Parts: sequence; C-alpha cells; structure tokens
Amino acid sequence: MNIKFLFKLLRNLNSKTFDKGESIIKEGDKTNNVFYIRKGLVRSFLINDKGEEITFQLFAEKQLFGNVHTILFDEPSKFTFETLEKTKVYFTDVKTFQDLSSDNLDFQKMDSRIFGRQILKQAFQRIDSFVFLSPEKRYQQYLKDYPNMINRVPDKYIANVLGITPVSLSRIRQRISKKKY
Amino acid sequence: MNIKFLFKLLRNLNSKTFDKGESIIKEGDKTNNVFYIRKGLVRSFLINDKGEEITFQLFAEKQLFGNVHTILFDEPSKFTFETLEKTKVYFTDVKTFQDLSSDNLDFQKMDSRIFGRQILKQAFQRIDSFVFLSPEKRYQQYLKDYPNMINRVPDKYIANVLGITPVSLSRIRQRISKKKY
DNA sequence: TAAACTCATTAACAAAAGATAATAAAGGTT
DNA sequence: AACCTTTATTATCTTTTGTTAATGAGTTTA
Repeated sequence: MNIKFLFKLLRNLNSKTFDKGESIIKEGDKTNNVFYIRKGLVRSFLINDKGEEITFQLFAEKQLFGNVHTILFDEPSKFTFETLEKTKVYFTDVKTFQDLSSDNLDFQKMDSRIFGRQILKQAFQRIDSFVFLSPEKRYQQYLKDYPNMINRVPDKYIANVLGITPVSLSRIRQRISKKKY
Repeated sequence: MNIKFLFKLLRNLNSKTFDKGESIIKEGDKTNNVFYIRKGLVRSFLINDKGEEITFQLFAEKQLFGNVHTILFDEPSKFTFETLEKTKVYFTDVKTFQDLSSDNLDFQKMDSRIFGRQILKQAFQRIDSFVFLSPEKRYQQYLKDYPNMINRVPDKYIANVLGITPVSLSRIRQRISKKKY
C-alpha cells in the first residue's frame, strides 16, 4: 500500500463518537456507509411481528459493519444499529470506498478482502454453526470465537444471535456448568 | 456491457458436463473456479465426526457456486461438491474473473454484484431464517424460495440444509398437512 | 431512600426435536 | 422378476426447547 493512497484514504475517512444507546443506522435508512469500530460495541436488531426486539448481530472493536441491505441490494435497512457502549467509529461511504478501490489495486484487494471477506467469513461460519452444531455446542463455539463478548453484553442478546430463547440459554449454561465435574 | 468484453468473456469461459454422482470439487481441493449452472443440480456436503454426510447447500440452474474456502481464504475446501443430476456448468478461474473485472468497469460491478452479491444475499437470508424462524417456518420459507427443489432432491438433504434431522422434517411435513384444514 | 425497571434464573407444563428402530414404499441392479 | 439399496414414514422414548410466570439480584430513576 503506497503513501499516496494512504493520504487519500485519510482524506476520505470520517470519525464519530456515539454515546451508549444511540442509533448509528435506523431501520428504513438507506445510508451507504461502511463503519469500522475503533472502540465500543454495536448491536443490530429488528422488531418482529410480536413487537419484540430480536438481536441479529453484535460487533466489537476492529470489526467492520454496514447496512448490507442498502450497500448490496439498494434496499432500506432491515436492521437498526445501536451502540451498547460509548463507541468510536471510522467510516466512509461505499462510493468513496469503491472509488479508492478502482484507483488502487492494493485497495481493491482490500476491498474484497476486508469488507467482503470479513463479512462473508463471518456469515459462513455462522451458517456452519447452525447446520452442524446443536444450540449447546453453538454457544460454546461462540464463547471461543468471541470470548469477551459474554462479559459485555446481556445474555438475551447472545441468545437471539444463537437463534434460541434467553430461557433456553440459561438452561444451557446451567447444564454446561454441571458437566464440568 | 460492450462487445469487446463479451468476446473476452467467451474466450475465457469453459464448459463441462458431469454425470450424475460425479464430484466437481472434492474436500481438500484448492480449486479456484467459479461455476455457473446451466442445467442440473449440485450439492455441497462434508462428512462429520460420526461419519455421516451432512449436506450444506443445494444449487440449481442459474446459480453460481465455488469453493469459498479457497477463493476467499486460500484454504482447502471443507466441502465436496457433487452432482445430483447430469449437470452442465460454465466456469472460469477466479483470477480470470478478477482480470476481467479490472479491465471492465461493467464487469467489476457484476463481479461484486453477481458473485459477491448472490452469495452474500443467500448467506444473509439463510442466517435470517435461523435467527427469526422456527424449523417449521424455515421449511415453509424454503419451499417458497426454492419451490422446485423439493421435487428434485431427497428430503434428507433438505433437512440438513435446514439444520434439522430427516425424522424431524418428516414430522413437520405431517404437521403442516394436518393444519391445511 | 424508595420505587421502578431490567435481566438472569428457576419452575411447570406443553410442544417439538433428537435418537433409535421397525416398516413400507420406491428405485435401481443383477 | 427377484433382490438389494435407499429413503420416508411412523412409533417409542428421552432430551431439549418454547412459553409463561414467579422470584430475586442488580441498576436506574424519581
């Protein structure tokens, strides 16, 4: 990655800090930004037909996130993205992201590598966990993959991400702790 | 999309027909091809620690597939891709795919749109279905999304894709047929 | 400080899923 | 046609999950 490119990147990168509980993207928005979390915690969720909030995904430091429904399919966001802690993000709109890509081959690789890759990798790992693992194993896998998440986030959010109810997650935790002997 | 580009695409595109039951990609392979199904049916699967084949995904006409583990992460394929019917595919290796992309802006859009998009869209829809839907609803959703699949593929493969056992899928089918009155 | 709220746990019951095995139906092979 | 194989269904039993509600710990708010 050359210096010229780095300057261009820096010229186009914005940063912003959100307080705990603020919405970065709201359901229905058509924002095109790609966000990088410098510090903090974000969850995406929607409200289902029963009026319940269902958490779809959790993002922490060094992770990229964005409104995939708009970025990839030009549709309004199905999810709201809300901070669970005071959160500092770097961001730029996807067009700039793509302009940088076509100017710079290194960045083009990064484009697919960082944005596409990271998101695809997470997506595939997650589908894997639903297809190949029981809820109990899936929880243990999640603990391994995101060991710090459990201490920063209410269990009910984790339960949603794993596709089970909070009550069931609580029972799984109990079962695991009994098995430890 | 201009004519020059079309010719270049055609020069680089291969086609091949596989008999029923042949493997297009084998677990452990590091093939870099992107495949487009002209006619036929393909399933990806792996063999778990109990020696059982678990089907991960099913692909039919007009769908793209490829060895994501190699293409995206430069790792050997976790899955075997096997035809369930006599299958004709067009394919080209990802490098050519990417060379074409950098030569041609239209194709660059297509690159992320067709390959990235289609795969990401499917991946997200699938995660959605695990997070927001019960197995029963998930099956009904699958029927809607892939209405012809059910007639071409053994139920046990569908069950794997939905993350449930074949026995459980059979019960779901029975339950649904009773509810129809 | 007291009241209100959020969240994890636990209980009780119903519903659904996993595991295993037996049976039946359908396809393919010799 | 007779045989073998594969697959879907059904039954039985066990385990797990969903649902609802009650409890209690911990936080937040007035």
